[in-house]
Amino acid sequence: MSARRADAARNQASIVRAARKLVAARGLDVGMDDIAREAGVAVGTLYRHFPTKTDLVNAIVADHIEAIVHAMEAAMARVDAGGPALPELTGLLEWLAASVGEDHAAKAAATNLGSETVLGLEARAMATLERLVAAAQREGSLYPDVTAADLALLVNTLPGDEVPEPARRRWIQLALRAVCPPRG
Amino acid sequence: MSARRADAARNQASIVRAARKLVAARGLDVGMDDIAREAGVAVGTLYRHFPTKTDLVNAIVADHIEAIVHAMEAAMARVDAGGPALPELTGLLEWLAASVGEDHAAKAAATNLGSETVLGLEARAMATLERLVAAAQREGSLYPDVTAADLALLVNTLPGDEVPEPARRRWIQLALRAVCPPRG
DNA sequence: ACCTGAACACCGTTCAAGT
DNA sequence: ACCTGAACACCGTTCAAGT
Repeated sequence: MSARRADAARNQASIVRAARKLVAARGLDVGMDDIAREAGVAVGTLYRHFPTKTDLVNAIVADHIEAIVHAMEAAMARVDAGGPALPELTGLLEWLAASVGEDHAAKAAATNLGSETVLGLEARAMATLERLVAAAQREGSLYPDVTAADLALLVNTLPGDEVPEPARRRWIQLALRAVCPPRG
Repeated sequence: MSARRADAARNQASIVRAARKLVAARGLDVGMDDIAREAGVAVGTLYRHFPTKTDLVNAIVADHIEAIVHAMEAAMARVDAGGPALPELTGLLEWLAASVGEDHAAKAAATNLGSETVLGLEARAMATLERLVAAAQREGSLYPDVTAADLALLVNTLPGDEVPEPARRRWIQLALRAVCPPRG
């Protein structure tokens, strides 16, 4: 298998790199021609690798979701090793907010977290989130009725760069107040 | 002044009505041709009344903001008459969530609440919100650090119909928990 | 097999011609 | 003054021709 031509592989990588860069900077409505030019290929080539713009965007968004999943699993590993869950949770939220603030694709990724798009990545994300929530609740650092779905919902509605940075910070603070009882 | 031809007035009204209907139902990316057809005019006529699609959408969004301002002022009037502020605030939030859930234009209106778009309507909105917040704080039904800007921020991030209705309800509940101390 | 780029379809916008 | 609808520009997508 994989009798794949070398130029094809190079082109695909180049396309993804170009798309990631332009989408992050200028948003999800960059022209396909622009992406092709930045990648140094013709539009037709772009469409050979990604049959539709949605496919290309999804590929990038999926990458971001994967990064999110990794961050969550790393956090969970530290908790499994005996660390406290609450700082992991707030750290995650803050990291997400920062990404979502400066990268349009990250925002799209966050918005898809709770929904049923993009393969089983979200399943993994939700599974880890559930374990994190359970751990945090054992510590008493989340209200007992707060669920993983609640956290996903909040991540979904994290404001992007349409809201100025200090307001984003404040939003997180409020979100935390909604899920964490005041320190005893 | 106002030597305005009767058909022009009729057409304008018809256009706005058509746009409101289609935008509410199908979102902000309805075609201008579709709106023109629904209004029973040619595209050129549409563009004579609204030089750009943004203008047309803004007109509708501004109407929604006006409705929001009226609801807020009515709530404030009841508080001025001696009523409690907290139920007015939560009622407002719930009403907004319902609108934003079924009307795409309402969602856009809510998203513009804190920002500096669309004339002085938002100034009025913020002024009233500030009075409401002050009243609620005198009752002790909001955390002392919660501001009108916070409430606007939350309204901005109210999830629209991309999130299913029960999740929207839950979101509001969490938002309220972020701003209201538990009942004494 | 894969790449190229001219061509098509769609939608926001314009403008010459009508009344 | 205002309306009409054919025409233009732009962008996502396709496809005949190349290698």
